[in-house]
Amino acid sequence: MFSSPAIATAIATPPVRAQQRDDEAACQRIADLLAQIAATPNPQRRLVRSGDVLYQAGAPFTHLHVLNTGIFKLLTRSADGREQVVGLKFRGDWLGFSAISRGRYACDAVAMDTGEVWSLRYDELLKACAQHPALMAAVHAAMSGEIMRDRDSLMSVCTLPADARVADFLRYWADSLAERGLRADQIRLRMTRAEIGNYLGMTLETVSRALSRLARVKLITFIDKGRRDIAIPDVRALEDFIQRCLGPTEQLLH
Amino acid sequence: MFSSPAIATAIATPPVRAQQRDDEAACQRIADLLAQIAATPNPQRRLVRSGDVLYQAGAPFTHLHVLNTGIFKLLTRSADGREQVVGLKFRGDWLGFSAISRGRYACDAVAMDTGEVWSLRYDELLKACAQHPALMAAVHAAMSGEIMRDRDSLMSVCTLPADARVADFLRYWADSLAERGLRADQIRLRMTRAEIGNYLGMTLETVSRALSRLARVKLITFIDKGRRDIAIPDVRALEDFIQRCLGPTEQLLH
DNA sequence: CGTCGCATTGAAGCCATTCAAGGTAGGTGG
DNA sequence: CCACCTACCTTGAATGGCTTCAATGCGACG
Repeated sequence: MFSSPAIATAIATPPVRAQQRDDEAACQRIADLLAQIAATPNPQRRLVRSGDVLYQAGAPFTHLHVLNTGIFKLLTRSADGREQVVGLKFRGDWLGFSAISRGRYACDAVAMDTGEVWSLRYDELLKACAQHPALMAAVHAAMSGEIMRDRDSLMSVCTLPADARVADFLRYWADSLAERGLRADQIRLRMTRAEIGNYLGMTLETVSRALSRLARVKLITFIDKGRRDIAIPDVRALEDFIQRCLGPTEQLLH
Repeated sequence: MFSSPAIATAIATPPVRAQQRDDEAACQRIADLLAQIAATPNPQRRLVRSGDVLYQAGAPFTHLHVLNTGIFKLLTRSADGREQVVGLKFRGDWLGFSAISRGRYACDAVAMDTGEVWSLRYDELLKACAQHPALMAAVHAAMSGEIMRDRDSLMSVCTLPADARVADFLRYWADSLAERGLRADQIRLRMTRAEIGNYLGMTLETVSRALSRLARVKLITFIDKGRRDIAIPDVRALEDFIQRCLGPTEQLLH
């Protein structure tokens, strides 16, 4: 099956190149999506600044939103009062999908940065979708992608020890930037240690220690004095570290 | 705002009743959905038995599936070999959403019981949706609901100690049955302790101990000798237990 | 009857949390 | 400008919850 020389050559292509090509393709898809949205019936543009709340849990659902620039976090609160960061959103991501089924937003969407959001009335979007299958496909792909991403989060929390979880979080953030054509070797965390810990299911002290350890072995470097800006010299090395954390004693189901 | 006597009376209605009404409504929605699907262009019906694989991760995406009867589990495997149960599916649930964005299934769907699956070609479904907005709404609501459910899982894993997580898992399962009009006070777990533990991010021993503790305080009872069938005399009591696990020292963000 | 898979339970050890102390950056007002 | 405050981060030490390792029990099946 893999014996064809042509295929073997293709596989032998340096993975860095492949990664870069993937990122460029992803970046193009996001640009296409945004162009598509811009051509949609009156997208309502809105500038936001760090801390701005786009919508709150419980508010009636009217609009879906697409992030043109900036970064958002999603926060939920359970009936018994537990709070949880349940997602991060970057350029090209949609916000509000979780509101569709109940007609009310299911979480708070809070800006972590200055940015621009495009909001679309859901009913109008549906009409536009009926006429433009490509738009419909984009919406479905986005929802599908959100489901996949959520599962990745669950897997990370369920299977990785604390250090690897933090490393995986940084990798995810860097990947998200790379896919959007931004430099990924240098990231500005816009969350406190407490928020990161909440997102990853650990305490702020554990996050702090994990970051210190990663810095000690040079997998990351702190750029600023406040230790919020982090350089990742080699993402591949981070990924290797995550795998090493699993240990040789990998237990599988079945 | 809540001073109206009429509203006060409504609120004073026993919560059990309200819960029951919710369940009935949910049950009706599911019945409607299935009727809607049945009216759709050639839904392909298929009987499955425990262990049958509906689709595998990596296989080309062609169909979405709706579960008419039975229970499924979803399994993913990360690039570095970690395995994870990422979801459970009951009557009326859709399978395959996560495949849309990449054109390939992102996980394995494995039957845990005999049941019947209705499969729909995605391209045909889209055409049908364009003509029947209600069908489109149902699809979107289902995807939205899956996103919400995934976040609940994440919250459970991130914020609850082991015992409460197992209790929450049982509560979720019972709720899922109740919403479908099935008796919820008695559930047959179709997963091994290892699978439950994997889904909840803990070891099989911890699951076993948690169940033993829950049984010791009479929150659950084992029905069969194999300890796979579990009775839940009072779901409310389970919920109270989960809250008590949080302890009075609740820490919030901000 | 023996084996295999799954579940339970105990004991020891470890990783993450908890508790506590101290440090740094940034903002405010004197 | 400095003192002060607040919010955040870091680090150490002790505790505890979960995991790991190991032994045993139980039921199904050939």
